Amino acid sequence: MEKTPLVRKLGAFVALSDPELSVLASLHRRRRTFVAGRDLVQQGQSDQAAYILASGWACSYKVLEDGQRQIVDFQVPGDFLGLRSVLFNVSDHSIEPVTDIEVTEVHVSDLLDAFAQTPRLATAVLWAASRDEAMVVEHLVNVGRRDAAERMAHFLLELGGRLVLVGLGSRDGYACPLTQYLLADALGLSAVHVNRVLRQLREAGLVTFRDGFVSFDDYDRLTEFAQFDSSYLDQSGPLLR
Amino acid sequence: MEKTPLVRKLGAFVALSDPELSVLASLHRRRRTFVAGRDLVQQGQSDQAAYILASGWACSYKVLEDGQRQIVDFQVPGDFLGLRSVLFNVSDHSIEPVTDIEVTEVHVSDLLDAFAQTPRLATAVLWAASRDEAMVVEHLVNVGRRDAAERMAHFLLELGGRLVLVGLGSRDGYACPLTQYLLADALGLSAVHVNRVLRQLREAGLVTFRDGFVSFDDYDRLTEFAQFDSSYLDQSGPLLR
DNA sequence: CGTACCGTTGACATACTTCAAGGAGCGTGG
DNA sequence: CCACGCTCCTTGAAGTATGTCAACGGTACG
Repeated sequence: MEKTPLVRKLGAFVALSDPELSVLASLHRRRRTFVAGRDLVQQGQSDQAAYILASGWACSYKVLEDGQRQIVDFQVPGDFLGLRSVLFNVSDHSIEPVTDIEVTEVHVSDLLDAFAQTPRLATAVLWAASRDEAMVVEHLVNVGRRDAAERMAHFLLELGGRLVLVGLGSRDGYACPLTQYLLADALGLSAVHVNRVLRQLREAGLVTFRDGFVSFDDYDRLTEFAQFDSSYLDQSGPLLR
Repeated sequence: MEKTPLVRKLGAFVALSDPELSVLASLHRRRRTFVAGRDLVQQGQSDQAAYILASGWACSYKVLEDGQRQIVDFQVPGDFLGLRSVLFNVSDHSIEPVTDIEVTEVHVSDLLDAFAQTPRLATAVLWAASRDEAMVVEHLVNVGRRDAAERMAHFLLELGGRLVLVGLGSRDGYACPLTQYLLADALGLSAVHVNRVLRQLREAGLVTFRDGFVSFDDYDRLTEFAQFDSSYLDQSGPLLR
């Protein structure tokens, strides 16, 4: 059986048996595609489905009344989209595809049925959700306590780490479709300042972000500079056997 | 049967049957107390137990190498302490009692056993964890996109909302044991600026924080000013029957 | 009665924002 | 094929929110 992104993700937390794998497989309903820029889920909308991202990048964000927005996280292949929305019946955030994306749909009711049949799946999903929360926490630290340059460095390193896990990046760098405006909304900076900070990091010989590609010019010094500790990303084998 | 904080919390998400209630009751091991200021869980420590806060206030935080810290969230009675630490076997943050606290201990192994026996419990805990994540997300928005005064206002309102849910606050205000230094670490500000902002809010007739008590002087104007939307806190009855 | 912690305030420094302008790439329609 | 209108990137100058440093007062507690 081919390993879907979801199987790979959950398998990292819980060793899955054959029956569990087949329940998982039955979760995948339709494959769908969405075009870049058009919201997939809107804040306040009540929806029935969550998604697993198969290809492309998306971001989840919240908007304030005055039009500013804060991007909470970016999603890369293998990540959940809108899991929390679905658990709460109503979404507390919006999700926008950054590029054209492909997803597989998962219905809430199927998910809850699967939990009832195979409790270990519920545990696995709880784990996956906890890792997502750990990432949000790290973003909070980032935005609350690091200056713009450290923040940017940390962010680029984290993204790199996540992409390595799904085979889309290395210590040299990775393809990155984000604009400086998106970076600004994620890091709580202005787009202008993002530009300046990127230049600063480039001129310091740490990292270069140009033409849709992030190149780590000096990975170790960058890690040191950003005080980056990847332990919250590591999932060293199944925790539950 | 007396309603423990945990039962009340999870009962808000999932309608619990008698067998489920008794499994829950069996989770509570010992009642313990901790004194203010001495860490209960330390970053990097691997531990075996999570806790439910029965009385007092605590905070979870991360420290950077340079000594700065970011408080991720405060916990008030009824909240989990260290749930994520326990799921990951190793804690990615520290937890410090703000006041002397009373907790009940929950062992991981018991929790996982309970999940296996009663899948709905796992779902309930997943829900509770998701609400916690929603709160962290709201903090991220707060720190990333609101100025100091709005941030403070939003924070005091959220805390008020949470305390109302557990019967410790009202629209008039609430007892609050936090120092200005703690507020600073939570909001990503300096203690000096926290002081200035509190004065500003007080002189504007919005809210007064003095002598361990938060008084809402004009709840509606404050809500408007902070763009506070409490929907992410509301848990309007069990979602799963 | 000192000492430690917390709150308060002023003067000064600075990181980041805002405003403004222009340039490069690119798709679209004349 | 060129002109145009986008979007995104880049850079300068000026403004502002917030941080840092420093000092002092109150209160609790040993």
